[in-house]
Amino acid sequence: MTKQQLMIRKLLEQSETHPTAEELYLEAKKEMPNISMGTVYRNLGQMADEGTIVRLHFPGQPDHYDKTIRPHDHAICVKCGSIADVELDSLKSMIEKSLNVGILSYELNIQCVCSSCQSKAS
Amino acid sequence: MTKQQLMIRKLLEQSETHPTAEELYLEAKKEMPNISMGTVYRNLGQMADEGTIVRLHFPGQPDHYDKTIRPHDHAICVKCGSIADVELDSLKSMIEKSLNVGILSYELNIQCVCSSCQSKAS
DNA sequence: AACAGAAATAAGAATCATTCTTAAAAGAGG
DNA sequence: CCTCTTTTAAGAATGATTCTTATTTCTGTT
Repeated sequence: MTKQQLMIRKLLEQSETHPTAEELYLEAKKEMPNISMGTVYRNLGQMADEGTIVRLHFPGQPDHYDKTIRPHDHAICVKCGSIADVELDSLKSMIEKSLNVGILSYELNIQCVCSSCQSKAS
Repeated sequence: MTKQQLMIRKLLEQSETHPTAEELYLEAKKEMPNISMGTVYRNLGQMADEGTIVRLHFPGQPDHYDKTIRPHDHAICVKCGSIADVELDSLKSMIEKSLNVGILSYELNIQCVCSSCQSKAS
């Protein structure tokens, strides 16, 4: 647990969104001007492998990172690109029951129009 | 609908798996030796945009393409990497009911151990 | 405090999938 | 055939991510 990792972790913790490695890098640079992209990627990857943070994959976009490790899903707005956490209780067991097979994990990404864009729509 | 596109479509149609652009390119090259990667990518992208094929995203892997456009989900084996189609009826409406919001689409990828690897396991 | 060995870093080169550019080829219509 | 449009092949360019390597930081030991 180096100070670089501590800082990256702190920045992710403070973030209200689901930042990308680059966004975290730019933030980190403000407090530690000569931190490198490689360090950010390496530490994010390591923490994701440990399971202390979560890496999210969205089509055609750089990966995003999530401080919330409790299993949950994500809804991405097709208009503004904002990503919202979504709680779908018992989805895992529902899937397992449907398939009749144990699953290790799953990733569910929902495409929708967020309420903010919905109200703006003409 | 050019002959290149027709061929790419045919190869995907014939495939029993969920090939990547590169795999399709290598196949296509056998019958049309001077087809280019760019053409394969462009046509796959175009067909995916039209909705006549489906583009699939898996973490840390090149995109895969699916001839089956009927909405369905995928289970990827963490041991061998094989990708299986999975039918989870009414998942969309279930999600919509849970969230109380209309959704445009979703992508669900399940991580599991396929039955083949399961039986091989020590 | 000084040193040796181990682990993590910064910097940037390398990689890989994908997209873009451009000049040439193929197609369509008159 | 001749022009106009579309698509292609080839490869350069891009963008996210990983890898390499020399340097720095850390840890434990004397």
